[in-house]
Amino acid sequence: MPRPKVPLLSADRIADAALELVDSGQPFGVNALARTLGVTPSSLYNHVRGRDEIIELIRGRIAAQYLPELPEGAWDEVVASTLRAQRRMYAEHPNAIPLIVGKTITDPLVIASYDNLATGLLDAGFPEDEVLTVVAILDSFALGFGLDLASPDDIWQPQGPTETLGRLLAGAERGAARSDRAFEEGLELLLDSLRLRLSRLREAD
Amino acid sequence: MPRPKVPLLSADRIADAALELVDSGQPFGVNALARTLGVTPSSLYNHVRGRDEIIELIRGRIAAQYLPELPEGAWDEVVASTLRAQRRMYAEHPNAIPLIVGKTITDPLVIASYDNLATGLLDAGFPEDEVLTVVAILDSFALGFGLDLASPDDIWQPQGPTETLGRLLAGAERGAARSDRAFEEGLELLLDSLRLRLSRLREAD
DNA sequence: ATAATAAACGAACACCATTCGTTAGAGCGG
DNA sequence: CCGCTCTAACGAATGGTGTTCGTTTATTAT
Repeated sequence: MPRPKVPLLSADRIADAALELVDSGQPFGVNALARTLGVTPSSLYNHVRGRDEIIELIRGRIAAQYLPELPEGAWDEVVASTLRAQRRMYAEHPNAIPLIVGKTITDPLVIASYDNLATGLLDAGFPEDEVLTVVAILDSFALGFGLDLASPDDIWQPQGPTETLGRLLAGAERGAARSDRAFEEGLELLLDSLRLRLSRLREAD
Repeated sequence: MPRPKVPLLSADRIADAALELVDSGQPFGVNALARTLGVTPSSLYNHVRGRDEIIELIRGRIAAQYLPELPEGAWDEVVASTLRAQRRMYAEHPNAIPLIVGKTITDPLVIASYDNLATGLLDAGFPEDEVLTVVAILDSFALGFGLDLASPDDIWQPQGPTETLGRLLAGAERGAARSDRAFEEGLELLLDSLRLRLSRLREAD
């Protein structure tokens, strides 16, 4: 088929189909993507530089869905809702995580989200030279839980006898439920500590 | 070449070469691994089930290096040294992280490490139905920072102007130094919170 | 001595992402 | 309206991946 009257493809359509493919659980790949679009793999290269660019499109698509407006209010609420938004994002697109993780973030929406977080912490009274550290901590935290979510149901699979772990695993929640609980409790732990630190900083003044 | 007098391969030799290949920075692959061993890819399958098993061997090799003996003592010291060991492990084998992350853990040494952590928390007084959650939190924390370490130097790369982030990034430490600092401070935050929670639990008795 | 096992090889398979040359419709300038 | 260029598809080919299979032969066990 030569050039059709109405273009079959566009960056937008590719992005949509890519996210759909990823969310469907099937392994992501350029060929598979082309198949779902009813098109030859090579046709995609007329609209997109390659695999990596498609992945970056996926990140943008997801970000636009979950970070459309920036949270405001008390600093700890900004932290909580930013992290929860990220969490929801990861939770509802777990298969995208291994694809987008570990790549430099340039997407303006995502950057704005971190910027908002940093501003909130700074305004709350965290010292200038610590804010970025805290942001990094929160980011790693969210990232770790994102991956936790993308991991198989059984992260630990003891082959032999254990002292404690095996017994606890037997009676524990699993999958998303367990991950959700851990996330919420972890978030609480971090916020508690940050509040404590902030109040100490204020005393020192 | 038919069966040689002295076997060229063994699971051990494969594991060594695999870790070496990964640490060298070259992309890991079965074929590349066979090449460095001076052997045909298919030969590996006499000793190893496949790619995934090789990766699991890598995890074991690293673990054996960093978790040879289990930390004992006060629960918070167990937590700290377990996480620091994991941290060192990730830090010195950053290229292994994307490979081993998100795969079910079966390696006995790694399992034992988590088991030891769980036992320590349980003995300290954390309730039975919370220990696993705490372990998961600590694990996600370590994981997140591991990935942080494996990520490119500039995680955030604002393209436009920002309110706070750009300015902070300009004056901040970068790379491993920044990641190390964030890890230590994050660990402290978590431990502070956990200590607080524990003391509250003890009051309730 | 004979049989079974072990450990290598090479060939083949089914993918994968990507590149290149080809084709034909679309839109424009003359 | 002819002809040129651009566009967007295709098909074929490339060099990679992980894996399977059959073959060969040395070692080990019976």
